[in-house]
Amino acid sequence: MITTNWIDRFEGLARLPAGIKDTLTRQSAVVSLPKGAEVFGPGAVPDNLLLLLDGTVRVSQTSQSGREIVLYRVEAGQSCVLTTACLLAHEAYAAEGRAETDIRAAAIPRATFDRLTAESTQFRDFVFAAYARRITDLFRVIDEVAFGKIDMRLAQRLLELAPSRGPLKITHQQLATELGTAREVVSRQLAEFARRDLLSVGRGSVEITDADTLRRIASA
Amino acid sequence: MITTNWIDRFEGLARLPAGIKDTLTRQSAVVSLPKGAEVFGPGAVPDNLLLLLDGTVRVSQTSQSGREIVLYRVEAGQSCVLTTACLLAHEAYAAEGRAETDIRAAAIPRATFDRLTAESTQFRDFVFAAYARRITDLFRVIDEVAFGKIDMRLAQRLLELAPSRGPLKITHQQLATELGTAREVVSRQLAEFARRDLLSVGRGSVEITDADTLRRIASA
DNA sequence: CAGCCGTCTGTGACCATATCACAAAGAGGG
DNA sequence: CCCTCTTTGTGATATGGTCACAGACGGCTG
Repeated sequence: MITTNWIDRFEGLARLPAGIKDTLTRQSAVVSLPKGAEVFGPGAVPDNLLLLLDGTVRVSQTSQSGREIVLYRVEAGQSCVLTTACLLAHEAYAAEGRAETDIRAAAIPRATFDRLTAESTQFRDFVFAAYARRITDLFRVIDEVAFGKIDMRLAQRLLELAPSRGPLKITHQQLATELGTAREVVSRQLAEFARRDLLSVGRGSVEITDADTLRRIASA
Repeated sequence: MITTNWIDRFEGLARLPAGIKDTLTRQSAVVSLPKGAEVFGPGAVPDNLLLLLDGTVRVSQTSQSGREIVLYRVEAGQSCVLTTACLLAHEAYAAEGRAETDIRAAAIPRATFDRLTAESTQFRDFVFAAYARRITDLFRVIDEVAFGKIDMRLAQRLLELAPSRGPLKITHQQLATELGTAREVVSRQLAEFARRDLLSVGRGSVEITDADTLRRIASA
């Protein structure tokens, strides 16, 4: 036990028996990818289960017509089960994962994954919990897209994405992709928010000035 | 080995070793529910994995505002993994499963499920494949809701739901729920289809008369 | 610095869908 | 046959998405 193991960063894994942790450590590799790299997708089918150590991965889907929507993000300390199982078991769907920052992840080969799910109840629980989380994420997306109002959704997303201080660096098009809507819709809604002094916009940046009101809109 | 076992109805399970099949048979119960019964949801959290032997279960989600959308159906020969994992692992989301016909299912208790995922690679694969299928279903729903045109979606759904001959018994409101849209939208679109002689409508029923054209619209 | 170019944003017109408020038309029970 | 409930039809209006551009900004290059 030399290193402060990365395993302990994962809530569901910290209490694994030492033997299992050992297997996990020895049979997995820590990989790095630069910001912007495709983690999985049409061009890169993963054959490892990825446990994200640092950074975030944005998972999105593109329609035939070329419009795109962000489905969810995988943050440090979470695993990328969905995508793995999904892409392994079925024909590749038009979902892709892209590194939103430089990332570091532990890659667990299929064989090891298999062995661990067989040997450890806790590892199994970890995996199933990860599935459950993603599935509820997808449920939420469906609810929002099908029934949510745009002003509410935009306000929500801005609050999520905004750094604790300073402006959020993002284009209207990128915000539109977040919500699966059109750029013009975002531009107009931002203009409306700006008119009400809830935020100020610049080229490629948005700065929230009245987070309270925005929060009220977001939860309406 | 007395009975022609229900296990063999499940593609992914037919080739399980005899011992595992045995466990599965002995430790599971075949349950029946009448048409319309709630299989899971706010009022009924399942603690079994259900393998559907006969009938279909419709899984839908209701928004705060009361609007509802059908997410997918579980058909005979499929399992209900999503819902189980989802509801066990997280706070109950507003998803519910309802028996669309009288149903019969094999109920596998959590403990048995756990033991089987530990002991059998094939059973694990079965479970993961079931997850993958549902997840791609959800991806599809998101794509359709976010980017699909209503005429296309309605045509698709009508073709899916229509019996091989005779009229489809369904109200406009039920069709609206299928698509997560409003009843008026369905009424108007059906009227338009009827005007083009693609189908004829009666109170509580729709009969397709030009499936070819409808198919063309559905895949546009 | 001027001019150029690619990206980003603004805008008006128009279409599709959702919402709201009712009216009217079956269907079934008393 | 009337009453009532469910289902369907319809017009007006609001919201969101599409299309076609125009203009504005930033960076680069001559």
